[in-house]
Amino acid sequence: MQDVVTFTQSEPASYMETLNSEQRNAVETLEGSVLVLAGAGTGKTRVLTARLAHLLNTGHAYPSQILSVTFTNKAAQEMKERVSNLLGGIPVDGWWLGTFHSLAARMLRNHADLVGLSSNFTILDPDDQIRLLKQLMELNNIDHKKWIPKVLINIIDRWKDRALTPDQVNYKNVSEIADGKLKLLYHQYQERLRSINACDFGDLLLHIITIFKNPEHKEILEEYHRRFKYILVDEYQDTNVAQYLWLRLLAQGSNNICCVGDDDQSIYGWRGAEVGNILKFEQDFPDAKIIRLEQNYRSTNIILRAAGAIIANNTERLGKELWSEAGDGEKIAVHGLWDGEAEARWIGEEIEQLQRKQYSLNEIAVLVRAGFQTREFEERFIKLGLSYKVIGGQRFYERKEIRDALAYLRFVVQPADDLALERIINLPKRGIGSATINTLYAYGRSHGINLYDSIMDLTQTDELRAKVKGTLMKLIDDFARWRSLVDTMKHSELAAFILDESGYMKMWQSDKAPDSPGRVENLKELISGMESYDSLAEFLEHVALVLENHDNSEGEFISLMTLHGSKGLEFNAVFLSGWEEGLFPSQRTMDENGIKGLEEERRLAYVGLTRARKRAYISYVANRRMYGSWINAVPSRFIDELPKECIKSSANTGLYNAGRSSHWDSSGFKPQKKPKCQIYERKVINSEGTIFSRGDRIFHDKFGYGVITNIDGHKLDINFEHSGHKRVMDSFVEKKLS
DNA sequence: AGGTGGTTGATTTTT
DNA sequence: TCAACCACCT
Repeated sequence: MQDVVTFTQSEPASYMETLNSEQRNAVETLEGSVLVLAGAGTGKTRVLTARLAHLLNTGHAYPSQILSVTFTNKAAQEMKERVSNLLGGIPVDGWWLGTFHSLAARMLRNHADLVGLSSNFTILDPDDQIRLLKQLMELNNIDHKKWIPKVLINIIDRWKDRALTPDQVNYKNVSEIADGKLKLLYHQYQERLRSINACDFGDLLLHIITIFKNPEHKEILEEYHRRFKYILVDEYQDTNVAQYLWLRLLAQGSNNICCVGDDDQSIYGWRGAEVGNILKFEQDFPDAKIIRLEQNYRSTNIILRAAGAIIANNTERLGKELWSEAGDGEKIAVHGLWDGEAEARWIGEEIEQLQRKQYSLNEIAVLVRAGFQTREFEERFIKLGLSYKVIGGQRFYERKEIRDALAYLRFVVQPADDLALERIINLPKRGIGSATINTLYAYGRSHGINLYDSIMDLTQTDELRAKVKGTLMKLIDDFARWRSLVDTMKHSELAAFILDESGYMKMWQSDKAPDSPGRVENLKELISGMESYDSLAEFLEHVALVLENHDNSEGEFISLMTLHGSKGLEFNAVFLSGWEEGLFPSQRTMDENGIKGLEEERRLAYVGLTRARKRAYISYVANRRMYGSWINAVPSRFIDELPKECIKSSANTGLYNAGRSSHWDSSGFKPQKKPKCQIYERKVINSEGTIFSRGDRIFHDKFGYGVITNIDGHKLDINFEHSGHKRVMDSFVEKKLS
């Protein structure tokens, strides 16, 4: 291993110079357990990279003796580059730097046999997980209508997040689910995974923890103890219990562990993250030191004070207060509007204003709570000719065509991968339907063999129709041929060859759906992306863990994304839309997780606000269209939590009581009494034989929106917003809201 | 085996 | 509202 590093220590290291005293403290406290509580914008990445550089530079450790864990591949990549730069570009090979999952996978491949796998195991994607569980549910006669596989696999995932094997699951808590068979399903699911030599994401940690904890193999953990002198963890607030256990087991060696995170930015509880990990760091790790980074280098003090005031309402937090030298800056604009369309219009106008003030679109973000909210903004921005990009959304490797192509490659590499074969056995259409597949599976089960072997057997008999038999034999032949090329042919060429010969590429090329050309492009991108890997197997490992949307971020555009997606980013101007009770904070989260859920929503508000450097805008609407019906919305409680002196609020008059005196107080945004959220009932026929009443808001194809001022049978007098007063027949208008 | 209509039910997302 | 999914039909 080429990790001998020699550095001169004559001059003060350059990476130290720009650090403030807390940051410096965080970088220099190398021994023992350290929690660096790094608030938003306090230079966390700078500290992390400086600390790594410092460890190496001062000769405390070789790169191979440091375990650095991040949450995303992007973060890992960034860290690699930045540390490398700080140290003048030394090679990063041999570093244990990566995500929890990639590092766990790396460890597990070395000891896979101890948990009944071979080292070339496949890493399953969530789609495979669901299909596998569904198969098992069918075998167990569990109604997949009543018990949705996706929901059940989610429960199993959460168990894995807590490092619970099937035997450790508390049966009492799940006895009603899936006819009381969920624990059995989990057992069978793990067995099936083993038989197809596969892991899901949770298994990567679960299995390696199982190995570490097994006293019979204690030499394995000891070996890692000897190896790792320092452990460094990023985004500690997002770790789940399994990740925490894994870290603690590894940290028992040197006791030198440094976790960096911000309890106020823990927003992934719903996928297993445990804020408790960071909250009880001091109890979990002996003699832990906590270092707070509170000087913020990003935002104005108005923004920090507002965010601080919101988050102060949480009880579950370690507590810290951010400040900056940037001055007070502008107040936060809080604006109430009639509906989502008006909201998009307002934000569009404000963005145009910013443009006039020389803001680049790249410095502007619109943040939403849920994906469906982006649509109205997209429509508006298109109309205004503002270029924008929806960040996030579907990931590259989640796309159907990519998963299909990967299934081909997976099955080439690993014939035991039933799920991969099943996925593409009839893609393109080969005339192999569910009946044939069921026959094959039934045979496989009764003989305890996998799909591939079942095909090999059954094509030797007359169990299957001659035509089907021929098709299967040809397919198996093809795969055998492709498999024989793995070692001789360049893997990207092989992939292209397979997609071509199988007819898969052609299937999309001749498909006339509007998105097909895009899919062909994606496939080509996949193939060209393969070239940066050394082998097919290595590529597949990375693909399962890494592959992301290639973002071609050329040109200027507004970033449109969810609050979750905005974490870690910053913009000069940030628009926070849809701050309404029920949407944000999300009703569902509050229903399902009570106060804990509400606090997580509040952290989300904190994350959103602290993305802004100079300007923040918050908007809410009185009427939100959701799932086809209208909701009478009420401003979010988070708006009430903003300090008055930090905001400039305004609202279009009459939001909550069209035409009449408003219930709004002098500050202009807060209704004194909050009506409960309710779904608007649409068809109530009144005594006059029309479904409309006076004061109803309606929409007319030609005249647009208006309010009914009088009714005469089926004739309506309407005051249109843009077209003035008109009399129209009720059959031509659409009721919008009460 | 493959196409079609009717029902359902719907956050947030990384690995 | 709308898309995805499944049962049913051809």
